[in-house]
Amino acid sequence: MPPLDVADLLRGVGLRVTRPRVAVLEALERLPHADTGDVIDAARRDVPDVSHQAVYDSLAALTEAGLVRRIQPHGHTARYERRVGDNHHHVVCRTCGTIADVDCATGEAPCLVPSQDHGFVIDEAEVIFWGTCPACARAGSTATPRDPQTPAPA
Amino acid sequence: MPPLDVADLLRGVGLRVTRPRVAVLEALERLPHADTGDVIDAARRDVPDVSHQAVYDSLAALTEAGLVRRIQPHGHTARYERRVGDNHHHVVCRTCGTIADVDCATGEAPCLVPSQDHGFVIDEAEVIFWGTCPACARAGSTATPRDPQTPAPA
DNA sequence: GTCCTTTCTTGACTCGTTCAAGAAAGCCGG
DNA sequence: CCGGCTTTCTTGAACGAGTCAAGAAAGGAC
Repeated sequence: MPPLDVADLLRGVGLRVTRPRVAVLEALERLPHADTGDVIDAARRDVPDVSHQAVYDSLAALTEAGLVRRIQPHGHTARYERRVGDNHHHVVCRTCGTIADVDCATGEAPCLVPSQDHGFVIDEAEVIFWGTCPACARAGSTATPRDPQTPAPA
Repeated sequence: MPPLDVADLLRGVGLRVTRPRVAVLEALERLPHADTGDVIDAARRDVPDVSHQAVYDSLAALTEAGLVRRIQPHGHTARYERRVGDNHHHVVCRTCGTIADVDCATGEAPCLVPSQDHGFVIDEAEVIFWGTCPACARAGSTATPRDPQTPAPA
């Protein structure tokens, strides 16, 4: 894979170019929806001795700069993805936690507008579809659900 | 307030009627969107010596039985509400974590259907609107945001 | 190359949540 | 109304993702 101009991306948003940040961005390029542990492991492929703290800091900086997006479904640790700026949502498997992308359900952003806003200034509508992935559906009840929340159609 | 027939509710879903469970349900009646700590405190108003563990167990049992619903926005501890079965969503303040109810944006359940399902069997579409509540908007930038995630219109 | 600022390393720590073992309470049948 | 079985609660320890803090190292502007 050609070296992504990740450095330019970083400079473009006013962040210093450091090895941990580059490694984190490239890790997310390879692993969409990686959780924090995955990111740490993957970043260490490029920078074997990065501290977990550096990864946390990098993820926070990248998230704040808008280069990555954080997703954190109930009962799962934080996950991150590089796909930002477009308008998409997620399907999450209740059993194994697998995440898949779903294009916006209704068309363009803002795809949803609340029926009442209670005076809030709304800047984002986050949509998570919950269900069972094909693999877990096939495995049936042999798998142990991680999030036993009762399915409440909403 | 007349004693709610919380006991019947519990029996109705096949759960034993215990003092902690009753106290938790009544606490959630008083405090919509209470977090775990609030529930523990509120339950102790009725049952001063309930263990936190009993509250966790009760919340888990009630959630599984469908009597309460768990909400857990990024960066905040789990919250619970009694309003279940109807079709509503939430607005969450990025600054102070306040939650308000919003009736379903599009009408009836299922209010959203994903444009692609990747073979998942979908049972719920969860919608969270992120923004700033009136109080925090007024307070301006003096408050410390708890979730600095960049607003990514989706 | 120098210097200032930001970022990384190291290591301890917090706090929500879970686990485990035994005691207590709910509930069913008689 | 009581025995007995099962579920639930108490107690106390443990877990783990994430955070905090102080000093060392690296980025980048001049």
